[in-house]
Amino acid sequence: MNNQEKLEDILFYSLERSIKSYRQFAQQQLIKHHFDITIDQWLLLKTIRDNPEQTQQQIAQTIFKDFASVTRIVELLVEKKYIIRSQHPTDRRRFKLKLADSAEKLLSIMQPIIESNRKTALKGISEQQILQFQQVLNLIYNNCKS
Amino acid sequence: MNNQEKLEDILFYSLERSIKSYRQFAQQQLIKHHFDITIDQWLLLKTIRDNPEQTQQQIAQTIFKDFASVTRIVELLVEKKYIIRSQHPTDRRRFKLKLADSAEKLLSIMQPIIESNRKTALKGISEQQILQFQQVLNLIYNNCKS
DNA sequence: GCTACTTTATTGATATATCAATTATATTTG
DNA sequence: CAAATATAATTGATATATCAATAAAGTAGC
Repeated sequence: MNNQEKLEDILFYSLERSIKSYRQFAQQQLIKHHFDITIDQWLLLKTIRDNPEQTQQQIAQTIFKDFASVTRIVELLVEKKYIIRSQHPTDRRRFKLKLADSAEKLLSIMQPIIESNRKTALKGISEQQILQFQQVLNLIYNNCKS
Repeated sequence: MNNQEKLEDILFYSLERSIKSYRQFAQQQLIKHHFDITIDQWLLLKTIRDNPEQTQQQIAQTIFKDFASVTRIVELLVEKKYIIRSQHPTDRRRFKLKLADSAEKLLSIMQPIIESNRKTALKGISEQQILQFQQVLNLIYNNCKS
């Protein structure tokens, strides 16, 4: 009668634990350097810079978030004046989202910190291990996506 | 002037993507089988069953959640009558948390679904790959934990 | 036994996740 | 063209994450 599996043996428990510790660590680094945005807000800014023509729904797909979350994160970034939101020229349902200069600058000065965070998190892990790790991640993703 | 790294190349992007697709898949399976709790609520019930003597703070550490989140999840589970909360016999700051019979039963009937979810998510991934994967997860965790 | 400190839990505020419902606009189709 | 359908975004409700402040009870040192 032992269905009392141990948490530590559960792969997805380790997965949650690792991603959470990374997120906390990375967010703390941002705070320590006095950046006034969250990791998620950073990701959204980056996505808009990479491809300013996306609809919010496309952005949501790209950064793997809900439409509603994107709406709210955009809202916050418009308030913080990192995003300029204007009417889309041809489709009145949409908005044109553009990074403000302040956001371009912010992304630039954040970049070294972001890279250093990743480096710290992956310390002692070989290229080879990382490649295999990423393969497994992709397999899991493909097994679970709807 | 190319600091426009591609999202798909970022390991932690893949990590987020995989864990989110797994969580969504697993939660959908619970809904499909008409279970009325979330994955997180399940995890908390399981932890209490494994070790009923834990304080809420210890539970939080175990399942890698914030104290405040544990308070609120416990609240919901008490409302749903899956947890019986009573005064701790010797320490009046604490509560004694006990699974209701209904929760024991729920955990039992959920177990096969949970296991099948994991199996689906890990389909086509060898034991060997999983072990190495878990090693990398632990390295990341240790690199990031404070 | 009093004071300072620590521990346990709750609460409030804000950010994000998810689902469902709604609004406005565009597109398709008969 | 009008009606049906699809798309883009928002909003509301509930769950969870995080930080800070608070309250209550326990413990240690004097």
